[in-house]
Amino acid sequence: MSLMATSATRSSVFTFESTVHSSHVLRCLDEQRRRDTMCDVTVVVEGQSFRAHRAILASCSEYLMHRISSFSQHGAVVTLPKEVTVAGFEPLLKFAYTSKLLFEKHNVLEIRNSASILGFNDLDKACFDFLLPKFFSSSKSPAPVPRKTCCKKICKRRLSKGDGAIDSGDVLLFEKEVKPVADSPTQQEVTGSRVESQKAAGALTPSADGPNERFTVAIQCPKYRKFQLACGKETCVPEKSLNNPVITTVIKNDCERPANSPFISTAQSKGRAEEPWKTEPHDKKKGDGRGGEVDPKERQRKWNKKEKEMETEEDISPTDGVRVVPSGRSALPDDRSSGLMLHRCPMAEFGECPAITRTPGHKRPSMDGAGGQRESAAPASGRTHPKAEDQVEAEQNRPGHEVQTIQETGSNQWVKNSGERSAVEGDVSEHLAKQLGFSQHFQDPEAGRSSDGGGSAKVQDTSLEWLKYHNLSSTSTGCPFYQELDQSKCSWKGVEVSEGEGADQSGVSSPNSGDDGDSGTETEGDSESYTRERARQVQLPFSVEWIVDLNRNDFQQLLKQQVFTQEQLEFVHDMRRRSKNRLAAQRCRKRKLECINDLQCEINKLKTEREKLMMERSHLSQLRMKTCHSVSALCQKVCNEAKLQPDQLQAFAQYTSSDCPLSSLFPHIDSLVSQPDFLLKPHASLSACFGHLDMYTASEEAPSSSRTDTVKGDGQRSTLSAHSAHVHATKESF
DNA sequence: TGAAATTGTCATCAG
DNA sequence: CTCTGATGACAATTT
Repeated sequence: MSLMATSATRSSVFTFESTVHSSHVLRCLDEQRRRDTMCDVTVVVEGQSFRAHRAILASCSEYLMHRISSFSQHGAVVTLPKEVTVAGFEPLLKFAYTSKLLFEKHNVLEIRNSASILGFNDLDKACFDFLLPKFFSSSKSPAPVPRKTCCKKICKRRLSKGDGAIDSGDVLLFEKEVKPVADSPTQQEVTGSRVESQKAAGALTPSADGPNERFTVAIQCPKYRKFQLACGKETCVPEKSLNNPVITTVIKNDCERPANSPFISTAQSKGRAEEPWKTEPHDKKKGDGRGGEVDPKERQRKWNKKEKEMETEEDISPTDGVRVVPSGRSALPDDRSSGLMLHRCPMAEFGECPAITRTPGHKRPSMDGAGGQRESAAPASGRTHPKAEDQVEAEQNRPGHEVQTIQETGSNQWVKNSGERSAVEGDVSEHLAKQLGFSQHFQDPEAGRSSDGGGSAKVQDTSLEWLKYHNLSSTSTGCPFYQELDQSKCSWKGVEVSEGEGADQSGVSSPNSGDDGDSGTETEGDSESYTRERARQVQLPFSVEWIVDLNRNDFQQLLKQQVFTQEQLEFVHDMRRRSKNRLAAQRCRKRKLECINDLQCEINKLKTEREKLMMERSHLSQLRMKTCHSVSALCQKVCNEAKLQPDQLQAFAQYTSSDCPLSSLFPHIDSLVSQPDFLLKPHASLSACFGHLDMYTASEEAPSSSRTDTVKGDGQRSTLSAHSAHVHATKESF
């Protein structure tokens, strides 16, 4: 559950979102269906009746929605076409009420066919496009499934064209976006695709989705794109949400991975594939001590080769960034089922979805290899998903069936349902293992794929040990994904370097490592590099990213508890130092840019204020001049026509408003006040100016010079004096 | 092809 | 003393 402040409004409006509500409702509905309560529709398939709720069916099946919508009364009966079989429909019905699809090889085609007819789009592409080729890849597939277009080519084209807008997350999302098949994406996918498409168009518009408002960043300048995105250009966003939209999206896709999981994140690895060749290990010491001795084109060529080789594997993924789950080795040699169950995990429950969980009450694998490791990994990621437990337990708690719920990136959960590992499972396991960076540990020695035997076991043991260690000492927050968000403010290219190095050296396959064929070329090209040579000697049982993520205490404990070789120590320290420094540099640059932006905003603000004041002054000046002209004309008229006496003139001057300076009444005063000696001898100047007045006053009163400086009893200067000062001040101010 | 921008890394300092 | 973060500087790389 989460509390989200709807930032659209200034007032503190919060939204309470329960992550268990939807599953609870679904479970209750399933219970009602089982008890045939409140069911309002009967579906007839091959003469067999299934009771259900119209709303549920209509929401899951386009076909049924159209059929059912015509009924208005309870007790409606829908007879499905004969192409839909019971074997195909029943799992779909359960899926509608449980989000989980249980199928086996013998009925997967029927299910798929029924799903296709009934319009179970959630399943169609996400599940069958992935599974069917695996099921029937060895033989000629009776139902060839169109493989999705590999959009990586498109992405690569975009990359090669220098479209920097595509980076890590873009690849993933763009692949979704350009899927030729009409997928039924999850909300997450929809959001990502929309964002990416908008982003590709050059600007992101505010979405009404609230939480997605972080994507409302208008990309204005292709340069500094990352920093613009990070800083929100002119509208800086809070620190915690400074991720650029791409990264954010990737995190959303990858947020299921526990923050502290030492497994190499496929999504992240793929996400960092914008210039993967760049991540090839550098020569640490090359004269000036900087890396980059490898020809970049050569790197790119190598990477393209790797990527091409990886495409086959990646094509089978139903969702990008999918993590295929190793089924592990079963203690049941005669289990033939090799059943798989697709479990759709609500996005809202990511925070509680463990990366790998074992359903309680189920048999533990006899072998301690992969099984033990996975078991140890479970607590590292947090709590076990209650819903998955309940439902799996309720439906799959059959003797001899071992159920493992393993989280998949694409918001699905693959629940392996027991059994000896079949070829499909093997593929799935291998795929997942590669995704996780632990392929070595899941390789089936019986298949002759295990290469180093004891070395692998050692690596595995260390991984287990460290996983246990980290489970116990982890200081991570309750929701590891939030931590992931925090720590993912910056990209992990450098980590990828280390990952690639570590993975390559340790024999652990990572999606980018290209551990076959290409390694020879890499060895030849980079064998002279001290760092690379050292890295080749390092065998790390976990990703460097995970090491970097550790806090100081955890890292110290890691060093104490784990026996590292000198090379490993150097490598770990070096990578940790460089990774942290890289992040620090990124933070530093981001702060710089923020500072520059702030200063620019301040400058703009001051400029605007100055313009405003200037206009106001100009306007007031015009008003003043206009008024003064009017007053001047009026006064002159009065003076000329009334023939005032000197004392009357003085009295008149006293009533002259300060709004109308003397310059208006007596134009000559401007020339007077501009004289150099005006400040020194204002009396004389004013006397000259007011000579015609003095003519009236000289006979009866003191000279005007004395009058101008006369201070009245109350301390106020005379009006004339004030006026002259005002004029002077005005002239100076202008 | 050159300039500008970006990014990783190192050295150094301060806490 | 060690570790970590910040930051200037440099170089490689990308745009």
